[in-house]
Amino acid sequence: MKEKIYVHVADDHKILIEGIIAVINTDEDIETIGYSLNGKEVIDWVNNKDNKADVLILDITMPVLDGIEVLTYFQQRNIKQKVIILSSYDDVKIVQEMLSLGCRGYITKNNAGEHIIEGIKAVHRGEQYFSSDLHKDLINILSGHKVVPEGEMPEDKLLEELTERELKVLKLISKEYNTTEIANTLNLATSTVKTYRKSLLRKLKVKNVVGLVMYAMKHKII
Amino acid sequence: MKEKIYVHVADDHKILIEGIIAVINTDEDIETIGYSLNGKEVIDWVNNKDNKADVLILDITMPVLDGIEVLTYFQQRNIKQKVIILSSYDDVKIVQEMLSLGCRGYITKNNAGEHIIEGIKAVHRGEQYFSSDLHKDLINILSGHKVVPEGEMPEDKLLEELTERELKVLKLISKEYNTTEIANTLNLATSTVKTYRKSLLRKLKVKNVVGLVMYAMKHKII
DNA sequence: TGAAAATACCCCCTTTAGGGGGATTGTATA
DNA sequence: TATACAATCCCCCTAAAGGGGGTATTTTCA
Repeated sequence: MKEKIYVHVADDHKILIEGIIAVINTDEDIETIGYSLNGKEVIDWVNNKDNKADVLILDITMPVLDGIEVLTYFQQRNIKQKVIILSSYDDVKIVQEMLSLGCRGYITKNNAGEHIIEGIKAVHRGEQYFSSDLHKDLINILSGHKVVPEGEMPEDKLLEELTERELKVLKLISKEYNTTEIANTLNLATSTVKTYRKSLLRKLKVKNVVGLVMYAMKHKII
Repeated sequence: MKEKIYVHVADDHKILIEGIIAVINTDEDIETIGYSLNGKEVIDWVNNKDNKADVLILDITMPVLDGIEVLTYFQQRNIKQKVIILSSYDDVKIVQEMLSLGCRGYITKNNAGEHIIEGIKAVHRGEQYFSSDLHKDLINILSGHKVVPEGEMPEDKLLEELTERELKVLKLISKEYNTTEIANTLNLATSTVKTYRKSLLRKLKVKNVVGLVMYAMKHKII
């Protein structure tokens, strides 16, 4: 018995979600598992311990938090779920931006009906998937561009999520601040900053500050 | 009286160099200043103190050291001269690679006659310049991609060149090696490695190892 | 041939980073 | 209500980084 692919859908138009779910459920390998009406809900969803979605279908334009902000959050926190952007725009600039933010697929709403199932299966296999009316060469070059850090390593080591404070400290470390300077900037005791440094090293599984900076750059935290 | 633009040409076919020089010299704002027949000569040329070239016309396929290796060398050493690639290939993958290696222009040999003067002036002004028969959108996206680190900051601070040893140490630092590990790897005394670390900090004008790693990543040394 | 630069090593010293604990709040949430 | 976890702080200690000098040899190149 084959493992099902669990999919979560996020769009601010409920009718579109219903349509997507209807299409997805025609395939026996895929099962929808909840939906979100804005970016905030998506983030709450991924932070939910019982969340077992493999793939997220994400609209770009959503209230509260939009798709871009959600992708940024995912990237900074090293969220494992694969994201397919479902967009009304068929514009290279946008595809490019989404890719640089780490999405695995991009499907225009025009093409969603025919291609969404194919897309879900592809990204779940670890591939990238694109469906748009854009020039084929363009898509090839964009998708081959590997701006996505995970794209290079098939099995990225699973890292613990960073807290807000840890992220702030990491950002300041990347600005060549030392512990004392970080403490002054954040109005904390140096001992506190040292604690965060230690938990960063532990969570990101790196040896020293060099590994921290490389993580920060790869994940575009800086 | 306007400052002339000094141009150095590198190609393994002398006849092509002569052709280029003939074309360039028809323009009174541009003056050719020497030529090279392979990549090694180009590197010797840029390391020459009397070298006052502003722009380098560089062929991709050359003996001894090819254009890719020259660009890599330039990038690692933070060489200030702007490079225009003169290529027989009209292939997106190649344009892409050259761009990521920091070239400012790409002109195919087919188009050289009509566009080389325009191209030289453009890159000298700090712009990017492309002339190829490739799809226009493709070129736009590639040129707008800003893989070139210098592209972002108009006036990149001039840094001293790194020596071979310093580069090796920097690469190992970026692999999270500490001084002792680097010393063992390179069969050096730890005191020697410490000396290189200090000169790296001084030459790259950074505060600590974080700045070193960021430099290394931006310049694709790692 | 002679100066400059690269390579390799040394000293002393202070600051910073990191390893390994522990403790206290407050706030979710199961 | 008990548990978990984020956020804040503390201790002790060692290892590593960095700042400031210095010297000797070799290589490069004008």
